Amino acid sequence: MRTIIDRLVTTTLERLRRDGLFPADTPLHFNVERPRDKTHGDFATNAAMVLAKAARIPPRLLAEKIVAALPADQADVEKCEVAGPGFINFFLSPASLRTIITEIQQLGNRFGHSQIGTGQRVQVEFVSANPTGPMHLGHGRGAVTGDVIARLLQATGFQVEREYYINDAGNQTLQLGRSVLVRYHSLFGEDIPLPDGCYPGEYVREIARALQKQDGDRWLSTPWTDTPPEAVVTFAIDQCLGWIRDDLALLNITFDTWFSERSLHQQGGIRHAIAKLEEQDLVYEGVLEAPKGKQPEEWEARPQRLFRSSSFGDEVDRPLQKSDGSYTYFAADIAYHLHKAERGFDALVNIWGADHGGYIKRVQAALMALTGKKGLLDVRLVQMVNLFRGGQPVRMSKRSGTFVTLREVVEEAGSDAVRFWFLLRSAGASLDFDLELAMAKTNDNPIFYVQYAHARVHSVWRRLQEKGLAVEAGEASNPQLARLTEPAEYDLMRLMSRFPEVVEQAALEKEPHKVPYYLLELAAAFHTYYNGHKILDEDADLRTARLALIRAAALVIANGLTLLGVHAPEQM
RNA sequence: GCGUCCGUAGCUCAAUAGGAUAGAGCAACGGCCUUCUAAGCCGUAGGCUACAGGUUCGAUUCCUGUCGGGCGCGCCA
Repeated sequence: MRTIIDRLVTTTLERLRRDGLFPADTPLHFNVERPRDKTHGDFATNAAMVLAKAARIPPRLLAEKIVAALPADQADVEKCEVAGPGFINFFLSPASLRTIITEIQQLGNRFGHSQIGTGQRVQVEFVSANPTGPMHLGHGRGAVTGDVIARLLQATGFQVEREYYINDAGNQTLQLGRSVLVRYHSLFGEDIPLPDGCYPGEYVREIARALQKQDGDRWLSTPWTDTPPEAVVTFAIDQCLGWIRDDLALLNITFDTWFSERSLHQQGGIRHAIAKLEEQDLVYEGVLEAPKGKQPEEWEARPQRLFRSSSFGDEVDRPLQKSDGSYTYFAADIAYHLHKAERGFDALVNIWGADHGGYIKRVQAALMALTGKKGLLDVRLVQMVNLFRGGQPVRMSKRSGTFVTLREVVEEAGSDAVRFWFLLRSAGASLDFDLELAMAKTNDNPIFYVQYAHARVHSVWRRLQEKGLAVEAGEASNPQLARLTEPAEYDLMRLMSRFPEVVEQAALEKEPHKVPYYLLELAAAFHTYYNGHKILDEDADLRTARLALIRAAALVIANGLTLLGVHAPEQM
């Protein structure tokens, strides 16, 4: 629909340009947008305001000229008028508005999908929680956000690959192995206080018990003070990954690729990446200065191997190797992202926790240096989640053991509620999740509001069948649809026709929260309509038309919820 | 100190790539069920968009600065 207006304006402007209203080299850039206020029509363009300077006449006057030059025989446009500082507002004809119902009928669950991303491969990397323990709420939010961004990109035609990066090579995995070994020894009667840096959670004992079950006393001869054996470390990681997989499955989230950092080391990926940087003379031995604000006493200058990230937009150069010669996490990250780039993706999307925000510039710098492409990697930060119950904050602390896991919350509130709530804020804003509210069956719980709208439509449908009228309620004909003339009916049609635009925008901007907000709007419009109008009217044609309208609405709601990974129940 | 995200109604948050008179929900107040699910609807009230400048036809949105908050800041991941 939007493209119709767009083309209309473009052709008109081109003609005016040929007629000499503006110089022949004037670029015809303008917007066609949905006005916020519906008294401003269905679409508006700012063309006259943008081009007024080139035409050397006031915006409103230019707008008049454009309107006068529009072709008169437009079936879709009922009227257009000049308003405000020079907007041209287009009002669609009723017949044009009604076509959305037929379109939705025909497209079914494909309505809202588009092809704008066709031919482009995008990788979305998300969650990537360290496999050293259970997932918490923040991981869950990142998981849902990444999952829905992936779904949105798929719906808009992108070829999407979902990837989980497993940090199975770092120091913290050794700590996990050591923690398990300590607990394992405890199982055989040794009383060992938990050493510094070890993981205190009960789950560590669980891993130890599983290890005992599998290997018996095989590791008893290994002192817990030693570097933990690789088999123990791997065992522990696999246990944790199993839990993570289970937790994600509860949220209906799966991945195409589980990428192991360890495999990157084994394949020499890090040496490969550093060598590529060295080829460009971007690596050097140097000493970093103490950051401003840091006390000099706390700072000991050390020579390190550094990457010239400051040449690519980072504040300072960053270390690739520790003083003991081993690689930093950053070095592995460079290698990983180079590996991604070498796999030929057209775009990379990372979902990170907000505490990793400081790493965006350096990774982008490395990618720019290695690929020469500037905007290859887009990192979306997800802010933290605060857990509440009935308005009271749930205190969480790893040490005190009052740590609430993602699993506990999903099991209590359900996947639908958790997903919807996580998506109800823009990712950049921190989020309060109230267990009581998320499960409440009241109208202050948005998910019930939306699902209820969907269920209501199906309720009407069931009622229809009880009355034995189902047969006549197939697809509505155009003359029947023409019976839809109520303002509330046009409101619904307008809203529904916006759905593909919402999906497209949410996908391109990677802002999933726009979808639930849209669905709330659509549900509200439906509830208003439902309350004020009888669907199962005595008049068969009107009844058929209204049924077609609300079934279309239900379909759009269902499509939207599907994009969010949330169920659309037919009965509540 | 530097970087980064944020600051919008009493509360929680939106605001379509810079658009017109900044919108919802909750809380408050007043209405609507002999009718398809009242888990709903309608109405009233609530604002110097933290503050000060700048860019332009036009700023909640972009730039600079100030204030206030979250996160981060050489070998942890």
